[in-house]
Amino acid sequence: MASSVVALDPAKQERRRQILAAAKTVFADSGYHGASIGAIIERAQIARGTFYLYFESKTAVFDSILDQAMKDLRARIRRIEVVEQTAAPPQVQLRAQVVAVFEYIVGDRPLAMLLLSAGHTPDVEAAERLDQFFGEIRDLLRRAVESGAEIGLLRKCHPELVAAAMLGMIRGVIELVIHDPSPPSIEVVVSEMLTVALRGVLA
Amino acid sequence: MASSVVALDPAKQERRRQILAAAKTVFADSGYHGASIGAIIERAQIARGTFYLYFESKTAVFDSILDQAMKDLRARIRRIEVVEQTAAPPQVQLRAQVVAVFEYIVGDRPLAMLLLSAGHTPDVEAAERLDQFFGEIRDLLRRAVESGAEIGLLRKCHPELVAAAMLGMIRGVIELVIHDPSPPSIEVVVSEMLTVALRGVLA
Amino acid sequence: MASSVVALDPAKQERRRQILAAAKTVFADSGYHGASIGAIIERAQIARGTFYLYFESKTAVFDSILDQAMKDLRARIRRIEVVEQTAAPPQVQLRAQVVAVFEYIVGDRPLAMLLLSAGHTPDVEAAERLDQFFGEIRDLLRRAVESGAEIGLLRKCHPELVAAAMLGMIRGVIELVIHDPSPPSIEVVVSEMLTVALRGVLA
Amino acid sequence: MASSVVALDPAKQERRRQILAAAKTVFADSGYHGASIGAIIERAQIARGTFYLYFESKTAVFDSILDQAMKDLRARIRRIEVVEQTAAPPQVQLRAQVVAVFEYIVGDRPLAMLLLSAGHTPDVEAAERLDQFFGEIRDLLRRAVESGAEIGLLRKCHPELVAAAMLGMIRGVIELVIHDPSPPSIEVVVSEMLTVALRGVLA
DNA sequence: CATGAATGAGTCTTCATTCAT
DNA sequence: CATGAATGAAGACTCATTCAT
Repeated sequence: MASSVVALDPAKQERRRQILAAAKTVFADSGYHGASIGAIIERAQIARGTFYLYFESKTAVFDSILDQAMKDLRARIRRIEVVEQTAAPPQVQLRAQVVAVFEYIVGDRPLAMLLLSAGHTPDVEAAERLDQFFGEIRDLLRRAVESGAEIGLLRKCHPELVAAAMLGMIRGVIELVIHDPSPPSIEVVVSEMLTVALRGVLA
Repeated sequence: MASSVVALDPAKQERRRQILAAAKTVFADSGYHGASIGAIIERAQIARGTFYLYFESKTAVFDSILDQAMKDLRARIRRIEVVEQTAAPPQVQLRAQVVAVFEYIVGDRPLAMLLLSAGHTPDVEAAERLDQFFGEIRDLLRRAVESGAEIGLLRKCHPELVAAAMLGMIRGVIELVIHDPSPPSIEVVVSEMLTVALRGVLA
Repeated sequence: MASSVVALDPAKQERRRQILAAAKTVFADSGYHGASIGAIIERAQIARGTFYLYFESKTAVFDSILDQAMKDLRARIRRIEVVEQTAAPPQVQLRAQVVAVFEYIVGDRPLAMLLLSAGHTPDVEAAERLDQFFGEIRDLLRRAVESGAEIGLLRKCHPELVAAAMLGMIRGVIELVIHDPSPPSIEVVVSEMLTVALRGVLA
Repeated sequence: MASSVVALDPAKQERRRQILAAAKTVFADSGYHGASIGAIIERAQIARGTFYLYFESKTAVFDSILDQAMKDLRARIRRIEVVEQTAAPPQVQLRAQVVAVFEYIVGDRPLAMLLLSAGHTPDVEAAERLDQFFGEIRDLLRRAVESGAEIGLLRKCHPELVAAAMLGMIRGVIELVIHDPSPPSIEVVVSEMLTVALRGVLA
């Protein structure tokens, strides 16, 4: 077989990535509205028209960034195995995942700022996309709480509410790490957060 | 009681409140950037120039709204008395305060939406103002955690981090209440949240 | 009774007229697309924003101009009275009308150029408006030819076709008058045109 | 037959024709300004750069189309022979020519639409080019009217004006034929038009 | 010759703010 | 004090044209 049919011109792919990176930074610095195409192309070192060669609109780049981030995050979140004997203990699995997610987000500062900015994106579609994304995570957490309660691992509680609280905690902690000039290490952050969260819900 | 030193013409004060209320709704509906002076003056039923008679700029109204909210919140938060014999038990005091705060925020839907929209407003000034607002609240929480730890009520922890987690939890839960079509009662919300939070940090 | 309720601020009306006049000239000089808002406001001696205070968009001014022109032209075209004894002879009525219409159009050079530019206006709506306008005139002509034939004044012919030819003649002649550096007088123009047209269709 | 002096590479010539055809359709559909190079090369199935290998600019293609049309029209118009005994009667010659011209134009719908769209193209150059095109035709007609008058065939008149009227008539009638969903046959059209025109100017 | 990625000047439109009445 | 007309800086997007491969 010859090389894949969908293999796009690598140079174009590279250009695209370059623009995406510039846009991500600018969006993170200035928010969606504050980010001007001018700022993006300046950072990307390209001409105005070139931008529109790779993205239909300002909204389109923004969406692209969100899509990629959501894909990456999803790839780092897996259902925790509690029954399989061969699997690591649940708390170990959990900790590993949380660390992975945190490292990904905190390692990509622009992305983190973008995600934290959630709430009010100007573009209705993008806002809905973000809402949906966080909704998914909240659902994931809620189901985890529910099954934890079923098997007696976790105390009886209002799963919806607890899930919302957990998600909020995560966001709050990330925000701290992002903004704090000398933030605690990821390890410390995750430990503290898990301690609070687990003590809050364990049976 | 003596009248305030800054007591302005009551008619002016009323006008000001009217504009503030209109602006709060518009900001809540459309975010900082999406809110136009046009929308605000239309809602406030005043002329364009009048707006600038009461506020220096768009940013100024926004700041005013946050200031008022912060003042209102502070008024609902008092140092919890742990030594005084006459005082109610700390947990009761705490619960009463949290309920008061929640009722204030959730009762003012526009304010709640405005605050939730936090993160990144495009306007640098506005974003900083919001950051500062939440920073103040986080400080409040951090000091509470610190003194709780000092008197041995709370476990040893990273106060900054725990405060951030708490603030995040609060935001997450408020978001749920605001957006959920049939949200749990404030009582339930506060109970659950306090349970999680306290178990997470009690010694 | 007080002054009319719909009497708009005369100053605003004047401003509007001023912009309209500037726009008409610019459109005539450069066509719809070639006309830039920049050119219009420069000619009207107003700021960019002011333009949008009086007109929603570039299209809106254009439409306004067309509307006015069509109204003015319609006011100059009346059904010719052939049965009434008191009326002037048909040919005299006809001549008077044609002269009036020509004087109006030729006297407003920008308008003439605009109308001649018909055909391809960029904006679909505007194009349809123009088509409709000329369609009305063609219908008027067709009905005139039809009734002329009925009463035996005009020869038997294909009314649709003849009407189209007449309308074309009018446009062609106007174009000449507009572009010719030293055009014949309106009197001559109308005489010659009516001669050709009448000889072409009289019984 | 000897080969033309300018005989270019036939392949290139073909390419050129292909682009010309595509451009003609696009211009007809969208007007000069509305036609984008993008649309033309898409229709012509060529790359962007290739277009500029065959034409200097957008204006150049437009000019080329008009030039070709003018050449084709001229090829269908010959001086009418009135003295030669062997020639067909003048009216027969005229009718044949007019039919030929009409068939050419109406048979090439894109060209017809392009020409009808005349008047004002936003681009000054293009507008001038169209004006020139019709100016040439008007001259042709004017000279015909002048010589007709000289030999006493036509009545004394203002040749310039009559030529303009004739040209307008032609345009008007073509417009009808092009836009009418069930237009009269070319034969009918030409007959009616010639009747009107000739009665209008014969001595 | 052909290609198509890159360019950047030029458009329309919005909106916070000012100021004469 | 109140008004609202006027302002103009700023931003997103288009498209004819060029040029390295």
